[in-house]
Amino acid sequence: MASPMYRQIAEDLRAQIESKELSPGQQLRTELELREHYGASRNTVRDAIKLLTTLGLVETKPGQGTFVVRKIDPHVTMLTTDPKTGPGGDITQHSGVGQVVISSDPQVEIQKATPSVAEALRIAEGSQVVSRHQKRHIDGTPWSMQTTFYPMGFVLKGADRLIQADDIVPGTVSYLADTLGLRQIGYRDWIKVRTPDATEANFFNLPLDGRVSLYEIFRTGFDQTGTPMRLTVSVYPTDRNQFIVNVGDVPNLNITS
Amino acid sequence: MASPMYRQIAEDLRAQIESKELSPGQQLRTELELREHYGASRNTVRDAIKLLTTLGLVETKPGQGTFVVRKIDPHVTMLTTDPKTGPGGDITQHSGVGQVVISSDPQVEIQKATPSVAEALRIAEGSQVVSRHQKRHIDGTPWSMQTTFYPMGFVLKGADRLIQADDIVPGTVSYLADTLGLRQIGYRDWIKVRTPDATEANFFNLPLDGRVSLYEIFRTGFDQTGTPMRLTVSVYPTDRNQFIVNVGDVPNLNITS
DNA sequence: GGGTATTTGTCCGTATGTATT
DNA sequence: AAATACATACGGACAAATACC
Repeated sequence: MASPMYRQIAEDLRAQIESKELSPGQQLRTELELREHYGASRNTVRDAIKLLTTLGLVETKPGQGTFVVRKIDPHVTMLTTDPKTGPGGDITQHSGVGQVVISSDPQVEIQKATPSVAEALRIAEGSQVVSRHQKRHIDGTPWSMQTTFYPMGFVLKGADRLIQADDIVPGTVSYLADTLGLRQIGYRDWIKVRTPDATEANFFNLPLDGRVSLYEIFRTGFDQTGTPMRLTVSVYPTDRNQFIVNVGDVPNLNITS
Repeated sequence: MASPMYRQIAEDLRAQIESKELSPGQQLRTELELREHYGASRNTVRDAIKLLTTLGLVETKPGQGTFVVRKIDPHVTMLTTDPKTGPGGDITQHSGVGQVVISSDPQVEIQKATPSVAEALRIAEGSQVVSRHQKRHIDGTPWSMQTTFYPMGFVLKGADRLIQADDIVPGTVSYLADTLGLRQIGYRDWIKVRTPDATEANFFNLPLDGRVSLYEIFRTGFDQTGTPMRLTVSVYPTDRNQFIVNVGDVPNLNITS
């Protein structure tokens, strides 16, 4: 009837954390101390801590101890912008007060379209695409990775800056409009959540057991004929990112919390 | 140098799963068999399986065995609709082919505004609000929970159907327009991801160790004066839900995958 | 830099409980 | 009722990471 001991221990510690009896950043008692305190074996105490770890309440540091996690101040990204003038293609992060956003130079590759890229751009699977990949940091913390795919035909028709490893200012949307007459009149964002792979866990400094997941947002941009002209795939760790969607008339937001 | 044994075992099994050598739904060898196969102790094999479990690749069933998880066919919800005519207030699920959506009768309560509700509705903390709560199933599977908050003043001014535990057809948006002259001209969705609490894990049949997280979407609706008129908080398990945001002109979507 | 104490990580063996078939 | 398979719990040993002197 009674729940297992490791759960009871975890519940007891959880209550202490929720009630701020143990404050964020504070160190818990060591496994040996908890073992004596609860009259359990060290492995049972470790099971309790393991549970709290996957719940995202504590984190363990070898050689140091177990600590209550400090919640990361989340970064909020607006998904709805004017598709014709605003960023609208790549998803840009909007920095809050005193936040410093740093984007890496794009890493440009010519690739064959994977099935999902081909479907989004409505081109043949295996045909060539330009891939532009960027990483973004905020205040020194890795925040997002994004890759934008363009049909290779754009380059052949004259948009050769797409294959240069530099930022395109004032933006690829207006560059493609100027060069090829392609106007982006809208985009669709498809939002999913999944566990990170090893590369992503490494870049974002996430635990490799997948307990912190990622938003994966597929943004397909459409030109004036309704044809897909670009696909941007962005990933953001869910522990430090939130999103806003505005529909219709919405008053300005003053972020207080 | 070498990674720990339980990781190597997990990696070996993971590779078999990714390569479809072990297909979704298929049973893995038992812990005892794996123990002999890898020449490790049962506890070490269990550590490997535990890792795969938090990665969401396998699930264990006492008395039966360990199985490769079957990926759930995700349900896609459109977040951008016409705020004046469409649902726009409550978030409605759009059913795919042959999917049966069932919404429970709303559970109506009068509550005091929590700080976050008060802030969203721009009313005083602790003032009274009407809370309408609904649960939704698709094809018999629990899919989402949502609670909408209205200022209690709406009821006093005549919108007394808000406190009846029935569906308001054709929708609360048009009901409030007819009754109080409040027209919703826009809304803002704020999208977060967090771990479920015990109640939510129970309703959605999620493991209580928090490895499946929830979208939590705060939708604030605004009337013609730019004043918040409603707050809808919805939660959706991330393992079975995705979202779409359309901006500008976007061609119709035919869902193929 | 080295050495030592502390703390968590890995791995083992064993016993017993619980859920399912 | 019996067999099977995972879940819980204990105790012990050594490794690895970190901090401190």
